[in-house]
Formats: sequence, C-alpha cells, structure tokens
Amino acid sequence: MFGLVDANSFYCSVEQVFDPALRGKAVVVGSNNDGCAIARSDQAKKLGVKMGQPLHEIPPHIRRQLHIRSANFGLYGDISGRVVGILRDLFPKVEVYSIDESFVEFPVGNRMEVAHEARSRIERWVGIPNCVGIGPTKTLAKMANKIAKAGAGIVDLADEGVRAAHLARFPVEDVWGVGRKFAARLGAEGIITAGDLVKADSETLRARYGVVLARTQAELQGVACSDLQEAEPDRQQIVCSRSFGREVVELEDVQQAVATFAINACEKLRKRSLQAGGVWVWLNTNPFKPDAPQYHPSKAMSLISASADTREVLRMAQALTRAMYRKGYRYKKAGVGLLDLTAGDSHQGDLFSGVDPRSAKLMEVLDAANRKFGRNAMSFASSAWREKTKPQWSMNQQHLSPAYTQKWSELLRVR
DNA sequence: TCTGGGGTCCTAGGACCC
DNA sequence: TCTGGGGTCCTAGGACCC
Repeated sequence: MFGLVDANSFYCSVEQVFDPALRGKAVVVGSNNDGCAIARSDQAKKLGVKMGQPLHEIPPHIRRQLHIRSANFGLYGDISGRVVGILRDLFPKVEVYSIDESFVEFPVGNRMEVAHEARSRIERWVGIPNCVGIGPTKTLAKMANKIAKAGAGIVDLADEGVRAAHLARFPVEDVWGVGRKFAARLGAEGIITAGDLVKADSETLRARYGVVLARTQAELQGVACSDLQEAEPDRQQIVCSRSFGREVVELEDVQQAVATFAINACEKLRKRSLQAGGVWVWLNTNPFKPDAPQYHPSKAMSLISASADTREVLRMAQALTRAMYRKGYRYKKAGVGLLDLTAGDSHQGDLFSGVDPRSAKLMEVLDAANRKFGRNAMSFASSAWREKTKPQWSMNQQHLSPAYTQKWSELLRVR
C-alpha cells in the first residue's frame, strides 16, 4: 500500500516556522525577482491569490493584507531534509518525489496509526503541517492526499467502496497526470470526474491521449503501474537559468550572468559525481514587452570529451554567448544547460589531448573550499564575483528571509 | 517599475543505414 | 497498373509534474 505525505503550503509553512508572527496570516512566497506567487498560505488563498499569479496584478487593497517573502530555496531544502529524515525512521521505503512530498510504502499493520504518527511527528518536530493520502497505487495515494487536504488530514482509499464514492466526485483535472490541456479535451468528451475516466474505453483513451494517460487510468482502477523509486535516477541534464532583475544590454553583463549560471551548474554536476558531454546556452529578451525587438537565440555544442571542469564549461559557454549576442537587444533572461551527462568514473579519452589529471584535483579543492568557507568563497573572475557593485542582472529579492539554518551570522535570535 | 525555475516522458517526422 | 522493408538515431514540440 502506498502513501503520499505532502506538506501544506510548504514554503509558507517554513517561513512561519521561523517567524511566528506570520502564523495565521496571509503569507505569499514569491518567485525569483518577486515576480509570481509560488506558495500561498490558506489565508492568502482565501483572499484570492492564485498559484503563479504575477504579484503586480494583485489589486492594492488585497496586496496590503499580504505578507510577502522572497523565495529562500536553501532554507526550504534544508527543512525538507528534516521531514524526509522522519519518514525514513517510520517507513521501510521512501521515495522523495519533490521538495515537499514523498511517497512511502506502508508496512503491514495498522495504517491509520502509522500515518497519524508520521503526520504528528512532522508537525511537532519540524513544525510543518502536512497531510497523508493512502491507496493501492501512487495515483490513488495522490488523490487521497488531495482529499485529505480538505480537512480530514488522513484519507485511506484502500477500500473499494470508499474509493468508488470518492472517484465519482473527484474532478478529472485534479487527477495526477491530467493537466489543463487533457482536462479540457476530456471534458469535451463528457469525462468530467475521475470515475468517468476509470470507466472510459482503454483502447480509445490510449489512441487519443497516449500511453501515459492510459497508465493513469489503470492506476485509478487500482492496477499499480509505477513502483517506489528509492534511488534517485541519474540526471539527464542539469540546468541553471534566471530572469534578470533588470534588462541588460551589454555583452559583458550577459557574459557575467552566463558565467555565474555555468559555475552553478558545474557545482551541481560534481555534487552528483557526473560529467557533461555538452553545453547549451540560451538568451531571451523580455517576452512581456511584445513591442520591443525580440530575440531568443539558443546554441549547444559538444565538449571534445566529457568533463566536470568548470573552466572547460566556462570557455564553451562564453564562446557560445559571444556567437549569439547581438547588439541592440534588451536581454531579460539567460540559461546554461549541461547535456549528455554520464557517471564521473567512466571516461571516453580524447585521442589527441588526453585528460589533465590535475583538473579533478583542482575542482575538488574548489568545492572543498566553498563547503568550508561558504558558497562562492572561491570562484571565477568571469562571473564578476566579489565586485563591489551588484551586477546589473542580479535578482530582486526585497523580502528575503535569513538563511536561518545555513549561516552562523543569520541564526535566529531568541530573546 | 513589476510576469519563476527545473525537470521528465512520449510522439512524429526526417535523415540515414543495410 | 504502379512505389521494398525494416531498422536506428536525432530533433522539435507537446504534454505533464513540482
């Protein structure tokens, strides 16, 4: 039997853990640059703030009632780890599905009891309110969790009679695997609830919507098509991209942003002991200004041999950027992707140049220094790191909470 | 003034191979 | 009356997830 444990309004709940004055208030966490709402507390939802809604579209009289925080992903990741730790103590198998939800396997025995224990430990020990959904497939556990969010806290759909009653009432667009596009098409065919989807003809569904939705249907029927994935599969690509706080015009500024993203991406790459076979860079002007000249170039290139050396990736990223940059555009966003990832211990040699044995050592020293002395204690000049003035493109984060759990200097003070 | 970031999988079509 | 058959690999686009 599968369970899904999902934190309520996770990012907002984390902010409320460290700032009790926010509890019971309408809290909204904004995306990078404080652009959109990416999490809302119940009170903020009641005020009508929608997921992904641009904050500047919220009417002023509503906005005045909101407590806005800038996204503090380092903090959220840290708290997420503590929640997962509790789950690993209680369940034989745990699949960390996202930063705020995990699938678990229920051992034989009293499920309600274990679910209750998990739920209350997370709430008491970490301070994060959460719900538990239980079902014979992951899709049904997801559905159970959604139903639990309405108030019950824990919902078990193992019983077929109970399940049928819920399926008949559950909107098809809320089913895991049914997005906006599919929901609209299904609706036009008269498939409105999860129960309708269960009863639909499988062959027709497969032909019209593909195997993914056919699998979702099977899962809703109680046939498990997806098992717990305890070990995280190796990444296929690693991407780092940001919208700029301001539009940027000069090549040098664009290059600095791209360099910063490349450095970040390489750090993630080495953390997973992977190496990249290719590098991909793209630039974007501001799509929300359709009257301004638009340009969104994208270019990828293979490295001569797979590498995890930031210097090599930087060289390539800079060359790609130089090749794509055109004067006269106002750039708003850029990104760097690392492609064709392979395990760090396998290596396809290069016939002509060979591998510099000092490269791995140098990267080790770099990473160790940054672990010990803090992020970016040591970096690359091309990112304009350590410049006195903030770079042109840096993010707006006007409402950033402290790194309570990651920096000694920002530790919470209790009077 | 202000509009997120990071992923996955599937499918269709084209190029190319024998 | 009439065009071979069976593959692979790559790319772009579309759907989905958080």
